[in-house]
Amino acid sequence: MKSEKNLTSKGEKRREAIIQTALQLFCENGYEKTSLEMIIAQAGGSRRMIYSEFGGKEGLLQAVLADCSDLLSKPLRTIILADEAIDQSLENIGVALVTNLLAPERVSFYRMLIRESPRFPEFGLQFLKMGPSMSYQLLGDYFNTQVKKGTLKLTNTTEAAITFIGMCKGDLQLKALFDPEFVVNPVKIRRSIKKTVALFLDGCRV
Amino acid sequence: MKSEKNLTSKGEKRREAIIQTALQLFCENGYEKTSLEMIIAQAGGSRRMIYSEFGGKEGLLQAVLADCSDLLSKPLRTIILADEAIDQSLENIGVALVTNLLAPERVSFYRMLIRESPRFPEFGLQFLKMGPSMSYQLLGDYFNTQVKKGTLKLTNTTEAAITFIGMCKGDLQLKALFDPEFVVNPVKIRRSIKKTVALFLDGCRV
DNA sequence: AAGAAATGGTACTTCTCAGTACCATATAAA
DNA sequence: TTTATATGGTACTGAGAAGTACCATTTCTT
Repeated sequence: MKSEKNLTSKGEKRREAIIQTALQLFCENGYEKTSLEMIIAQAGGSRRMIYSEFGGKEGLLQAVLADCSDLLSKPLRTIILADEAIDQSLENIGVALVTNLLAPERVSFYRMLIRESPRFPEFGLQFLKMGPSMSYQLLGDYFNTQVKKGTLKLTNTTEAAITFIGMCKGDLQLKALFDPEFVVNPVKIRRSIKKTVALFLDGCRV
Repeated sequence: MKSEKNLTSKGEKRREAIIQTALQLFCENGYEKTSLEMIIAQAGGSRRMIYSEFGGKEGLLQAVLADCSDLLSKPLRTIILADEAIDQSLENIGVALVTNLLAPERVSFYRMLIRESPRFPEFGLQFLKMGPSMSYQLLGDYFNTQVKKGTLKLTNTTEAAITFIGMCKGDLQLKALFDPEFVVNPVKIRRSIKKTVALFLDGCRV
């Protein structure tokens, strides 16, 4: 009854603390270079607890990745497809997507996922499904309504969504991954997305 | 004289063998998970040799990365910007770029670079410069000539090159990284690039 | 409040692997 | 051919960290 509730709540809290700390340290140092000691030192708890709760370091990583998959789809859903002019809508979508993409914690999570995905392919796939595919879906749906409204001409809206997002990304993700001095500049991003939207809508053929 | 020549040639051969094997194993298993034993077992030589030649495991990694940087720019230069119709040229460029990008050895090198770039930022930057930036440069130059010829209207050709390459990539790199079952399908790629080129040139506004 | 269960912390074991030392051998120079 | 140098291979050392065992302590149950 109450006891069970408390136990669960407390156990959940500890579990959450471990997972969050592990996520942070795994992202910062990588899975291999993060020892259980480091996690305990920061989050509290004990080795014993990690083993009884997660079954070991690998189980902890799985718990971390599973936990993150939920978070991935969250920011995407917040992209509101308001009923504005299409240029403005696309600009907002692009800015939101890219900003989300370049958030430092997102970049380091992406890096960790790349590091560990050969060992845990299922999480790579889950990421694809919960993350990128979700945006393609959402944006594709938007394109669909625009096509029906007669404002856009597209043969495959999902494909177009993938292309548009690729345009928006440009080389930013690459820079975020490889240039330690790279800093996000919201003004530049918006300016760049503006051009991208124009190109997407009107092309560049004379 | 002859002795020196032979020595060099022999030493160079051994050095090359070590570097190539190390590259392969680092890409397959990651740097951490590749022991010197594994490298020696496959390439011959000895621990002693690695230490005298490279100064240690980390030195070997640096040698490997330095060696690869040369290779990166090679395939890019082979993209011939023939004097065809612009649609055709862009299609060929896109296909060449994407095909190069998705080659398995390229993907695993990319993965390794992401893994190790926090530790060796200079190699990440070198990769950016020798790899992607080179393509942007080449394609940007091509766009420039087209703008001057009056076939394209673009305000910033380098930016447009980045955008175009982003369009071509779409979600393919993502899939290559996270979907173990992903296989390159040249026919599909060309079909997709065709559409991309059309969109790039003419947009999708009604 | 007393007993039971879960938890924290410490110490120990085991394993992997980089780095080093050393010896034997192959190769080059005289 | 003899001497010197470089190389291959083996064995050792030490560090780091995962996993386990155990005891003390806190927390929950009754």
